[in-house]
Amino acid sequence: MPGPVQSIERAAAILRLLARGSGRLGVGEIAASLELAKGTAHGILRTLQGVGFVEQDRATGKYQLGAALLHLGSSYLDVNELRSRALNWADALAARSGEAVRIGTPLEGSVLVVHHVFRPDDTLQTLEVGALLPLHATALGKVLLAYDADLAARVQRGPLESFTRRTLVTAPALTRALAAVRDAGWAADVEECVPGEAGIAAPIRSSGGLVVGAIGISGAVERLCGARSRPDATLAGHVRDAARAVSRDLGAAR
Amino acid sequence: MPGPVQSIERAAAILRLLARGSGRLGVGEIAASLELAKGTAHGILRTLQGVGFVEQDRATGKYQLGAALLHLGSSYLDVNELRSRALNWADALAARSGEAVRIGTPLEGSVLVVHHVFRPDDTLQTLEVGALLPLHATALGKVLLAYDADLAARVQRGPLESFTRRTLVTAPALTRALAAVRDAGWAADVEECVPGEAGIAAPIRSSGGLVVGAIGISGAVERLCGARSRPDATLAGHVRDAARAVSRDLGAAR
DNA sequence: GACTCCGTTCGACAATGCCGACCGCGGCGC
DNA sequence: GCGCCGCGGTCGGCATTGTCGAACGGAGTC
Repeated sequence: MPGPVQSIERAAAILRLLARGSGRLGVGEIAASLELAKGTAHGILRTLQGVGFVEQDRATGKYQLGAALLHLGSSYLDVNELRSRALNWADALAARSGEAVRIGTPLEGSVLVVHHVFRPDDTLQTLEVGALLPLHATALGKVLLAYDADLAARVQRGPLESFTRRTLVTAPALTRALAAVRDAGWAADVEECVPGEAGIAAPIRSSGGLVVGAIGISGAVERLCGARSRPDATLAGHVRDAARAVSRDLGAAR
Repeated sequence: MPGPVQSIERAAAILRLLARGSGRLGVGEIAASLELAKGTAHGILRTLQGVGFVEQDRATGKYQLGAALLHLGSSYLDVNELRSRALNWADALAARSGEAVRIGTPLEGSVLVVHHVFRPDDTLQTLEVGALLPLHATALGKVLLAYDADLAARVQRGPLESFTRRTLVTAPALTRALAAVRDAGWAADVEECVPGEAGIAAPIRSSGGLVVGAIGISGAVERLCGARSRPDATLAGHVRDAARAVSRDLGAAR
């Protein structure tokens, strides 16, 4: 692997830092976080500012992410094959299930939401496209983990963050859950990420059979689950059908 | 201005190239477009791939934008003050006018859509957040041009692309239109960008009085315009009210 | 089967970006 | 009001770093 360009890696690190750290950061803070000389960080920031990837608050001198990134992000959506193939099926699934639909793909130890259909006939909901969800505490994430041993191993090495009292926080519990997912062909989470919310998801496979994403529904526990908090089998069937349809589309394209 | 880091500028150029050129590009094409050595382009691409900003199609070897950009883009939305202040007012405007609402800010000779509220109670619409619109052919863009002489001069130097037969394509026509916008305090476009579609927009000002964005509605000509294709005055009033409310919010925050 | 095209590798050169110390300024506290 | 401190920004020297161009290998094609 010849020459990973370090200035670009550093620039990317700065962008990620700005994305994580909610809000504006100063040159000093950035330099300290990344263990760079202040001057170095400044030079990179100026360049990023020049290309529109970061903006500077004239008043405070602090930096934040720039508008050009928004356009690049949305351009990614245009190109993303998983998303474009899944668009129609996601709408259909939302209509049939009456719940919000999300499509996720793995990104750096998280689930990246690449598509989101609001729950039909309902109130204000915030768009989650571009958001990162935890792998071990969502139905989407568990699907991705179940079919990617490598990813699963990496996640289990680190600590499993707890979001509610039902989050799976031990490696053995997660391993068992993933085995169950492989067995059933779909995954569920019941209040493991957000109290009162549940999700059901199934894998999307590309032509080679490789799992490249997941599609699932999420909503209130009462609607998604029957007695004893068991996910509704009919809904799970709809999710699986949608996932199969998308997979077929993806495979057929090649 | 010391040291604009060239490798980062080149990386940004590659990303923009991938965003423009719809679809996947090969190393050779990229290197040729940017007049770089193939090896150099390859090194940068490898680095961008490492940080998740580009992805490589295993089958063809070609490159496309990566998923990490989507997350950065959505993180930008979280930070963007213009958008967060405008969220509620945009919803209110959509409800009152019954039309789709968009909020735009200037970006590199275009209008970047930073927020989009669908037309209430309606069919499938595609989210346009992150999209770039022409400055001279949309109501949003004309507002931005009217209050930014610098930007207007730059746009008028270049050729004005024609989208419909009603697009303003000559500099004098545009200049007159912008004067009218300043006079009225709001702008409109009637089938200048998309046949059958019209738009009405008004400026959003920050604390200093500087125009930092625009908010507007868009929809079918029949609904937005009255007799003789003149924009409806009541709707224009709603748009202006919303713009003033957002401006007040922005100013008050400082 | 040979040709061509394309992504990838490699090594040498020097241009490049990095570093650390130095300015100017604004805010705070003494 | 004056001095101090912390901040973002600047500058120049050094060597690390990225760049270049040519050569490799595999896939698809005629």
